[in-house]
Amino acid sequence: MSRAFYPYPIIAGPTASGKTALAVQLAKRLGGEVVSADSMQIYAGVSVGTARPTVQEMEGVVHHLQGFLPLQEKYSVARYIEDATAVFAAVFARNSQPILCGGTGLYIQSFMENRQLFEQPADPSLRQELVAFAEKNGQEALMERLRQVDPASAARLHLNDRNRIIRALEVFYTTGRTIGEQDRLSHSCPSPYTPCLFLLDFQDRQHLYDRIDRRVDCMLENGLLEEAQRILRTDREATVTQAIGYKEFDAYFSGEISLEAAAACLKQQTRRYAKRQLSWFHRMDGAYTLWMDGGDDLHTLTEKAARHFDEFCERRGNL
RNA sequence: GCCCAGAUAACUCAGUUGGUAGAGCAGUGGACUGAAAAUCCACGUGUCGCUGGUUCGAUUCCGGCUCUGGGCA
Repeated sequence: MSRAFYPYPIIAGPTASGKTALAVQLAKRLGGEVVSADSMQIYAGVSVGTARPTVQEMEGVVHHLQGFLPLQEKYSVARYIEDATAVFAAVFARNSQPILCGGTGLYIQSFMENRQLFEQPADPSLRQELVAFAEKNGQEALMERLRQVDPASAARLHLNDRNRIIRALEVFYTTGRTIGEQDRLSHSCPSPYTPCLFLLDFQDRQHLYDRIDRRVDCMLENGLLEEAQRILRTDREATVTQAIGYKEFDAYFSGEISLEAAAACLKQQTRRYAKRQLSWFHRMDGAYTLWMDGGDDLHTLTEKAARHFDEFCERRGNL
C-alpha cells in the first residue's frame, strides 16, 4: 500500500542570511512556491523594515503569507498554523512544491509538528489582570499562584519570565488543564507533510554581522524612516510595534539621539536577534547546513540544496 | 609655559584606608508551546598609561615622563 508522501524543504536562518534569494532560486529549480514563516512580514505596510522580498526579488515566484494582515490586527502561532496548513493543501493540490522559508523558529517548528492549537484562545483581559497582580504583589506572588495550580511549570519557568508565567496561568484558568497537558494534546496529530530542513549559517559570525549592517543602511536608503514614522503612530498594543526597525527610531524622532546613533542601535538589536534565531535553529535536529560564507555562489548553493532535497525524497519515499 | 582633573575589560566608568580588581554596556552560549523581530537565563584576567622611588609587597603613596580634557597666560 502506498501512503501519500508530501515532502517539502524548509529554508531557515537568521535575518539577513540570504533566505529570500535561495528560496526563490530553489522554487524556480523545483517548480514551486514560497510559503513565508515570518511573524512580521505577514503585515501589510511594513515591507522595508521587515525586508520583505520585492517584486524583482521574487522573480515571478509566487509568495504566500506575506503582507496580507492589517497593522492593527493581532496574530499568533495558532493562526499561522491554520493559514500555512491551508496554503500547503492548496499548493500540493495543484501539484506544485511548497517551500517554507522564514526566520520565526516558533512558527516553523509548530507547523512542522502540526500542533493542534484551536481550543485555547488568548484572553487579553485575564492577561491584563495578571499583569496588574504582578505589578502590585510582585513576581514571586505571581509565581506562587502558578505553583498552586501547576507546580511542574512553576519549577521549569524562571521567576523573571513574566510572559511565560502569565501564559501558564492563562492556560490553566481558561481550560482547567496545565500547559504541559495542553502540550501533549497538541501533538496528537502528526503532520501529513515531511520537512527537509536547511539551515543557512556562517562559519564566521562577523560575515553575518557585516551583512546586517549593510542591510540596515540599505533600508534607510529605501525609506525606513518614513515607514517607522507611520508604524510608531499605530496602536502600541499591536503586535507589529514589537518589530525591530521602528522602535529604535523613537528617540531619534523625539530629538534625543542622532540618526547615526539610532541606526547603530538598530544594527545592534538586529545582531542580537540573529543570535537568538541561531540559538533556536541550532537545537533543531537533522538540519542540512548551507554555509553562506563558504565561497559558494547562489547557483551552487541552490544546486546543493536541490540535490540534497532529491536524495531526501528518494530515501524517505521508499520507507 | 603654568595650574587643575583624568589615564583601569572592545566602550563608559567604579574601586582597592597598600595584599594584582568589578558594575553597566558590548560580546558569547543557552532557553523557548496561542505576544516569538516577543520574553527570559548564564558567562567578567585586564601589561589597572610608561618609568623610577618608598615598601616584605604598589594599580593604590611619592617623583618624573607621555597622552587626553578643562582653565590661566
